[in-house]
Formats: sequence, C-alpha cells, structure tokens
Amino acid sequence: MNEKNQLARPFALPLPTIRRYPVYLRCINEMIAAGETHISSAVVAEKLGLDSVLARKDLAMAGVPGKPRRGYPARELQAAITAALGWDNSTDAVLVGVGSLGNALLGYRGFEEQSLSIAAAFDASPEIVGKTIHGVKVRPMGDLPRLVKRLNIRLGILTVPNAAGQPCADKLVAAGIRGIWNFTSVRLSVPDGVIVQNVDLAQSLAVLSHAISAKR
Amino acid sequence: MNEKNQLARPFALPLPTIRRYPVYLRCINEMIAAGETHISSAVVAEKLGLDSVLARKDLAMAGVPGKPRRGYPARELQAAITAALGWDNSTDAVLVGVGSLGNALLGYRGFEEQSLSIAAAFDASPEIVGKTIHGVKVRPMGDLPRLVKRLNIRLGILTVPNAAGQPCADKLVAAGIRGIWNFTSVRLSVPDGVIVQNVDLAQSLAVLSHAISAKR
DNA sequence: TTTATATCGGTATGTCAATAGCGATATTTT
DNA sequence: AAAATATCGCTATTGACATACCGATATAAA
Repeated sequence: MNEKNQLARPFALPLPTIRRYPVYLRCINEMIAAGETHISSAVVAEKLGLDSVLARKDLAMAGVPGKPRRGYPARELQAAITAALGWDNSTDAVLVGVGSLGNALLGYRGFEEQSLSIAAAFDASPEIVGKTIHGVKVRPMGDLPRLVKRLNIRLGILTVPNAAGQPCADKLVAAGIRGIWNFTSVRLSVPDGVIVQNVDLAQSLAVLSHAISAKR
Repeated sequence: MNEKNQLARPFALPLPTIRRYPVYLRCINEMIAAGETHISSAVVAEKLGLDSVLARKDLAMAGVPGKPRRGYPARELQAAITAALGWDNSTDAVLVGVGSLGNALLGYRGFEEQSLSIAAAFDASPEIVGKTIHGVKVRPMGDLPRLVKRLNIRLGILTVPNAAGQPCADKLVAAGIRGIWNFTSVRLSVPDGVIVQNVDLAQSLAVLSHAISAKR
C-alpha cells in the first residue's frame, strides 16, 4: 500500500531524501545568489537546522562528487538536484475542481520555481465553466480527455469535493494521466503505474491537535 | 531533529497512526451512518485499501476492547479516536496572512468535522485589514497578541509569504500560541514546547514530479 | 616541506514502524 | 452440545531510515 518506487531504478533515492530536496534546493539557490561557488553540507545543515550527517548523505546522493574542505560545486549540485526532482523541464498539469482551493492553487505563483504550469482547468459546475481565473479558462469536464491527450499532459491536480474524488480520478486516469496530486480526503484507487500523492489537511492537522490537546 | 512526543505519555501513539486516524474516523462515521453497530478491522482495511494487520493494530491502539467475530463497538471506537485526536472539544485558531491560500482556508468548510474554528484572521496589508472574508473580519497584526491572550487561543495557522514566515511565527509564539500549522516553505525555529506542523506543497510535489520524470 | 584541519565517503549500529505468524476467544452453525 | 470460523491481541521478524563512527583527501597554515 505504501508508495514504492515502482521500477527498480539504477539509483533509487530514498523517499525522505526526495522530500527534503526542495528544501536543500532553496537553500542552495540562496547561497548561489549570495555568490558562493561551493556548497558545504555542514553549512547547509546549520542553515536548515538539520543534522549534519543527514545533509551530507542527502547531498551525496545527488551524485555530484564533492571536494574535501571546499564542499560540492554549487552549480553542478543545483543542476543535479533540480534534475532529480524533474524540475529541469517544464511540466504541464491540469487542475480539476475550481472551488476555493482550486482557485487558490491557480493563483499560486510559487509553482514557477518547480517548473510547474497549470495548462488547463476543469469544473463540473456550469456557473464556473467559461470564466477565466488567474489567466486560466475553466472548461467543462467533457473536454478533459481530448485536451489531456492533445497536450500530452501527465499530471493532474485534484481539488474537487470528496464525493467527486474517485470518479474524477478515474476520468484523469482514463485520459492518460500518470500522476495525481490529490487534495481530497479520499483514498483514491488507481491502476498500477499511476502515482498518487495525497495532501490531506485533516491528516496534517491531526498531528497538531493531538499534540496540543494531549499536553494537558 | 525529528518530531518527538515531548512528554512521555502513558500511551504514546505512533505518529503514523495518528496521521491515519482521520482516515479511519471518516470511514467509521460512514459505517455508523449506514447503521453498523460494530466495526471490524478487516472491513475497514478492505474499504480503505490498507493492510488488515495495520488497521487492526491502529484501531487496537485506541484502547477500546473489541470482540472476536464482531469487531469493535462502533460508538466507543468513534469516541476514542475522536478524543485521541483532540477533536472532541472545539479548538479555536487564528489565521495569519490572508492571501489566496489564507482566503481558501477561511472558506474551507471541512474544518467543522475536526472541531476547528478560525476565530480571527490577521494581515499586515492595510488594503485587506477591515474586510470581512467568509464571515471572519481581518484585523491588523498589532491586535494579535491581545486577542490571542484574551481568547486563550493555542493554535496558529501561518499562510504568509515566505519572507514573513519567521517574524510572524515569533509573534505567534510571543502571544502564547502552542502549535503552528505552517503553510510557508520556511523551516521555522521555535522554542521547545511549541509544535510546528509543516504543509509544504513543494515537498509533496517533489515526490510526484520525481516519479513522473524518472519514469522515462 | 611538513603539519593541521575541514570535509567528503563509506561502513556499522540503533530505532521505529510495517509485516508476518500464532494462540485465544466469542459467535455462529450443525 | 460440539465443531467451525472469524476476529482480536500478542510476540517475533523484517526492512528502511537516521545516527554514529572512522578513514581518506585536498586545502590551508606553519
């Protein structure tokens, strides 16, 4: 049931490492902007408040050889991590469900950093279809299969109400989507080969509210 | 560096279990609504697509004794998990940063399920202060300390731009907040006893885009 | 030129959670 | 009343990741 690397890849990166890469990347970008030519794992760990050994191992997994007493070559490390994340090439995505959350994501500027651009948005409600939100025109659900195929889009962002979660996921899969960024609370069932990444706010909140309430 | 249970509690629940509890809870609620009086771990596992042993262990940790061949008493199990999550009592929170994301969270209905209500919202921009969004009036940052103390609020939701992340977190901590739900990309540094839960979209997206791009 | 030191790179250990296996027990069926 | 069965609850085993340790090496200082 867990997310596994479906294919055994030559250099399988640990999942936690991948999750930390965006954090490192921001730090590295800042250091490059500050004029650094070499990145020391110790400095990165210090800046990010991480264990120094952990940072060293993570950076080492990028595959760029570092030099003792200097660190890793900044540009090469930056490029390697960016490539590992698949952020070196622009990725197009479609967004399904233009409610308040979908609206917010359409307006979110930060995705440029990750080379993600939302190419199209879809909604079932006739009241919303046809409107242009943050520069993206909202289309009817019926247009989804054709458009996904024509633009060869591999990533779907799912921001529909829970009840519509699974049906919409099925439509995305049928259209040829390879990965779903799932903002609903539903555990999606998808065929092998399609990757689902859940962003369940309730799960995140659970940890907080448990800890706070348990405190006394 | 990892989130540890600060105090050794009598029954320390594993963090992954806590994260799964909201998922179980929704499932249990549905089954109760469907008229079930007993909850079998096998059925829950089947419905959620989880391993049956995992579900059994998670449900067992709630502390409610189950009966062979029947399962766990539905109502009691529901109550126990709700209590473990701290969702049995209403929790008030303040939201800092009414941008597009803050806006979306203010309008999100799902929080009622988790007994979370956003009691107040704050923003630094004079253009937004004074407006009422989704029924919540936006106040100036200066009002934060007084209001948090007066309402005895323990949870803060941080939806400001990255640059303002740490300063605003400091203000929340100074006002007496116990937990921060952090939607910025900044690793917050907070004193011991304050819990931070990060919701970094970039980290979540990293797993997806890595997997998709690695596929070929 | 020699010595000191910071940093990398690999190996070993520990910890936590997921999985597997097995016995105990209440309900149902015969 | 006896047998069959589903489910709980406990105890290993496994595996993945974080942590700790130690040697190698290039730079800097003496």
